[in-house]
Amino acid sequence: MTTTPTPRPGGRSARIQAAVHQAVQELQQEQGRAGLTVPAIAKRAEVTPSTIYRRWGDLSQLLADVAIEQLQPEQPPADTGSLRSDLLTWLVEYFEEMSSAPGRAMLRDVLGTQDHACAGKCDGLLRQQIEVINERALARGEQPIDIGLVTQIVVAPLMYRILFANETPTTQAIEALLEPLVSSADG
Amino acid sequence: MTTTPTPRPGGRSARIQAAVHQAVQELQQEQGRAGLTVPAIAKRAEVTPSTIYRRWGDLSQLLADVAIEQLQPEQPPADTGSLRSDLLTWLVEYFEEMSSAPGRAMLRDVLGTQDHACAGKCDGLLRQQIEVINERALARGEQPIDIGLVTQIVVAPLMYRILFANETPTTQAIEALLEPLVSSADG
DNA sequence: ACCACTAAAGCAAATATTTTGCTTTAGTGG
DNA sequence: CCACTAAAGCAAAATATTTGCTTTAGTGGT
Repeated sequence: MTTTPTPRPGGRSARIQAAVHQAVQELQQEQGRAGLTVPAIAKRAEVTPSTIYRRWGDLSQLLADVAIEQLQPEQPPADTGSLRSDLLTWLVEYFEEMSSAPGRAMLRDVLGTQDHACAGKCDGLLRQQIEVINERALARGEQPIDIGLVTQIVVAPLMYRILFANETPTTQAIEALLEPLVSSADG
Repeated sequence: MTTTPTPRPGGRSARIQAAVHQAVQELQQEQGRAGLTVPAIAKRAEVTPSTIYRRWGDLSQLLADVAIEQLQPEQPPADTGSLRSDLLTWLVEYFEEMSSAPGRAMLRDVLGTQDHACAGKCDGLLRQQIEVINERALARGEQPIDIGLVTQIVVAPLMYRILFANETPTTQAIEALLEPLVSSADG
């Protein structure tokens, strides 16, 4: 039998990671990007800077890591009675978050890092959430929606506007993109 | 009468900027992102590091600036006889560039920087190119295409795949997205 | 419960980078 | 040709990053 599936999942690593992540979030809130330096984060987390450098490589990778954690949904999408409105409600909230200043900072961190897998996780989380909405729809007897189609038709254009046109999508804009996809059931 | 529309457009600024930009491109090619530090760039450009820090602020803003310059098309889109094929040809080339390693690095630089206007320029350049294709179509008597629709239906989904799914769009994928938009004239 | 093992953290010295105050250079308008 | 000034150079100071070595604290075996 092989051992240690993850090298050392023990309590210390986790504790340090939590302390560092929390320090990043606190400093980010208190002083924005300006106060975010590795030494400052290390000090707040009561950790040595070299710990951060050795574990995360550099500031941008640490920030990307924290950003991904923050993207992790705290609650599953709200159940509003139908797939159509679940999806709309969730998308509106998602893009509100993404186009806010902190959301944009998170996107910058995630897209600006070398870490290849990072942006992929972002897409993965989105799909997971839509999956939950789909499962609920299925349980209601509704037809689930093609997740790839949602990202292609709704998510991608909105993300493009946020990233490249510096726009903030309105609820109406989201609705307009979503409508053609859900024009089967509901009202 | 007011004077000096731009503060000091004179030869020195331009010379220094050109030297620094060139130094970035050379080092990037020779050693990838690893060899790209402000001191290294300064040395190659025969310039003082403080010049770079004072003009560009930091490395990421300099890289974003260079990336935007590299995005500047060297030639207008090829004239292939019809709007449909002009557009397809150009888009295939554009996304080939964007999904290559250097293209992805450029996107990271552009999207990862604080400089707000930077990603906007990227969108602006794209629109300009499609505009040229449109004008040529118009001259041929063809119906021009809605640029906003092209970015929404074709560009945004492809960009999303590059950025968030780490995919490399195939010609077929591009064609499939473009087809519904140009299904009026041509063949 | 103890012990040997080792991944990961701490520490501190060595490097590298960024910032800053002041000086010098070189376009610009008169 | 001269006075003016934006921008570059220089060098010292402040910060941040890397690195070799030491210490700490989970892990598995007994």
